[in-house]
Amino acid sequence: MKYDFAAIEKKWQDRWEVSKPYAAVTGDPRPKFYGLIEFPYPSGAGLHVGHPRPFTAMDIVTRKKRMDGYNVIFPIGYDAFGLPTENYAIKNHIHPSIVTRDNIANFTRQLKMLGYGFDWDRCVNTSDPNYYKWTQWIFLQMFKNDLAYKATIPINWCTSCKVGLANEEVVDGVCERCGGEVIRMEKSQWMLRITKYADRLIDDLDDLDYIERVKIQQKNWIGRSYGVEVDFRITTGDVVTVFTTRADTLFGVTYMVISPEHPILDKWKDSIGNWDEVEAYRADAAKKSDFERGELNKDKTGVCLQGIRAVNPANNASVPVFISDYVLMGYGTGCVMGVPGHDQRDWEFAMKFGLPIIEVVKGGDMTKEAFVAKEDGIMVNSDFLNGLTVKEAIKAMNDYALEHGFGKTKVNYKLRDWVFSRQRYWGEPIPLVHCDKCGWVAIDESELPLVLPNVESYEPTDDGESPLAKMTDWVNTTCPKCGGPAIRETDTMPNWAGSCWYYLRYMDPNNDKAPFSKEAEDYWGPVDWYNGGMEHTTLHLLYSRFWHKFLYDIGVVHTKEPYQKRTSHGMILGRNPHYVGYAETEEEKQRLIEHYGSEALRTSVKMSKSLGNVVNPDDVIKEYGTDTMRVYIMFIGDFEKTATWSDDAVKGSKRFLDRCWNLLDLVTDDPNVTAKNEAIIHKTIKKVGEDILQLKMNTAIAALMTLVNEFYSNGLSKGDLENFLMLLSPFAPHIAEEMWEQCGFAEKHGRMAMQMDWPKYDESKTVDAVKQMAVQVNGKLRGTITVPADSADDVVVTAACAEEKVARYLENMDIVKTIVVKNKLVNLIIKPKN
RNA sequence: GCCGGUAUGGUGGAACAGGUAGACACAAGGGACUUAAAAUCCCUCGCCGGCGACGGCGUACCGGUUCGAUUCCGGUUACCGGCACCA
Repeated sequence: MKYDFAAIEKKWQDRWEVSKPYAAVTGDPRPKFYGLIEFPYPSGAGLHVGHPRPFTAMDIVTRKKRMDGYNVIFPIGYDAFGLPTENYAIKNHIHPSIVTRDNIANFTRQLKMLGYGFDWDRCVNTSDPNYYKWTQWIFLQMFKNDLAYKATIPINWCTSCKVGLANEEVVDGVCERCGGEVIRMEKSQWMLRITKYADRLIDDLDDLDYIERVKIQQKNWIGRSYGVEVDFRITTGDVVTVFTTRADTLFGVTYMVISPEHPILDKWKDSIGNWDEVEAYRADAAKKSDFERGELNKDKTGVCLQGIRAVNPANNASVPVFISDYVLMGYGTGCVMGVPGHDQRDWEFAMKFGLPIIEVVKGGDMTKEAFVAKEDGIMVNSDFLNGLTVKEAIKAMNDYALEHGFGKTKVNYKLRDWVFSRQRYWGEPIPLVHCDKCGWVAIDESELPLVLPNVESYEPTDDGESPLAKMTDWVNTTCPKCGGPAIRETDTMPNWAGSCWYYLRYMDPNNDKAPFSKEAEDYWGPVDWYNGGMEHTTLHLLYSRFWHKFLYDIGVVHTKEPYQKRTSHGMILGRNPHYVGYAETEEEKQRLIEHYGSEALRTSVKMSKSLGNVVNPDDVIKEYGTDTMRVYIMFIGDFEKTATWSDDAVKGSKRFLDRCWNLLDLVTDDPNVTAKNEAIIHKTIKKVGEDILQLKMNTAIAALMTLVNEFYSNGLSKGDLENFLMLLSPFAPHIAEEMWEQCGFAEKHGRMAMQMDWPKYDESKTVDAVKQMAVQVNGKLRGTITVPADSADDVVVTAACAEEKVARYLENMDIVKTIVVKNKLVNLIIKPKN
């Protein structure tokens, strides 16, 4: 009988739909395991082949965990608020909620077709009022705990989406979503004080099992640095504070620079001799975006403030004061001390403006570049610091500054507070009202959810107001505090809001009294293993850790961290149609290189509609079946690395499943494991089990292929096949259950293969009785010998010397040394006889 | 520039507490079965030399440690990812 994957897959999916073998039971006495994958954004394009990679991997892990006796929760949901849906809705004049509903239906169909062991009864949708009621509730708790505040700040404004963006959403100076131009714009925005958690977000990483690059990237993004704030007296009588991590270089200060945005400049207007020049520079700087400033960093610009001097508190030297846009208002104090001898930026600035350069750490050539000294550099020209190492000098100067009252230690972060408002329609309404008398007031919790009203038009407005602002009867309300007239906040939350806590909602998804019950959270929390994309490291992953920590602080969750373990998958790329290697002629090659540049040199690129290299999982499943899709996407390569989709290679996975299926014609009725296959079966049980938990699915599948190949050469019994099917089941559950049933194992055990205990292996049976050992002579392989396992060294050496191919090299030679590596190799070191 | 990562056959990739490099696949070639094709099954498949048994060379490049290095150490190059005037 032929392997009819379409019929088999439909049959089992229909059964599972009814019998729900993946239902997670809160409170079950078995140990729990919470496996999580990042829930998808239900785009109109449907599932992409990129999705099944992490989904299948975690599906396999959770299936293995079930077979290991765990009570598993493996949930799924939809992160359904967001701009693409809104843009699509605007273009096609369909309400975003309808678009979302349809897209979710399509995603659900596709995900079910892939046979994942999701507990569908726990499915969540962030745009459902029953869900975002609690997103709003958490926001209100933050507001009440002073973690949400409104501030007028220059924000990143995407001119195309007409929406403000968080720093994390601006990539290379353009909008992460649409690639549109991002400009700076002053706007009043809701902000969340993530910076208050900066230290904990770094320090608590130590106890987590995250892959190292995720930890490093988060630490770098938060960017903690320890330093000192040093007060400089100004001739105007003011004191200006600078931040430095290198207090040791204070004697090398030859000037000071203030950011052009610094408000103190206005105060000095009358004292500055060249105000016109200063004003012009400031106006110029204001026009540039942060990105443009960064791009132009080659050439330092600035203006010296005439009539103003600063006094270095370490040595009372008077130094000039400049403004320059290389100093950012958003970091530190907005002022820096210039130490051109030991900071490259300062050096370039000093060269440009002819400022003196003082060497305070020995060893560099200040005429060529700044000498950025290491911790063990030796101080010179620095009074009481002379002779100390940089490390010692930093400490000494810190103490000195503290003692003399001109400095105090300070920790700074690159992390900024999170811009939390969006001027768009399709997001959670912010549940606050503004009253002229009472200011910003939270709406009563009994009013939640504050439902997104229907509007005539959800088009973004050019003036930067949310479409909700036009809904006057919704906007105008009464103040919950004083009962007077008030207006609602019309900005909505960013699309990241709903995903900050969705893993908690899965624990108790239908609760209408609370975001989730205490019992459910106590039982299921924290997530044991969370897999997701690297691109979310400084976005979703950081944001949700922040929210979780807040929920911990207010006693809503019992763990400090949401996710115990974090892994990350590589992207699936497509064939690059413009690769030069595909060109037939020289001219064609030239054309490709001219046209596409370095892109033409890559064999694979991100899949995109315009390149026509997008692979739709639907098509693959239709042609080869779900199990083949699952096996291939796991076999494609190292899980953490990018991989290129290959239509040819898919066939190999299909061929493997065909070979599995055809074992049915080969299998004998013997219910026992055969002697011939015993060792390889035990080895494979061990290998596959270990590989799954390390996400080495490619080698696990290779081991299964090897086992099947062995079955073909050795023959196999029902006992052999029974073991094999349990191992195959996490990878290809449909074919495994069908074969399981056809062989009568379902009847025999009264259970499906996926419900069996993971087979046990006997370590003693995974080792072979005889070993093939390599024989080297002077480190070169000369032959192999077969000896009983664990043979004594002298036995091995005797056998090695007797081996014909080896013996040839030993004539007229003395063996001066032998090295034996048990069961692996023997190396004979020889030299000519005297 | 800074911080991570990667480099192995025609291709995807295995192996590394240092111990027979190329598992498992894909592609290619040859054969069997077939009227034929598909499917299936069997064989070959790193490079160079040799009819051959064999020999030499091979894990980006240069060097080191070692009986032995794809694996460890130092240096170089290329590519990928992140950050980037963060004081």
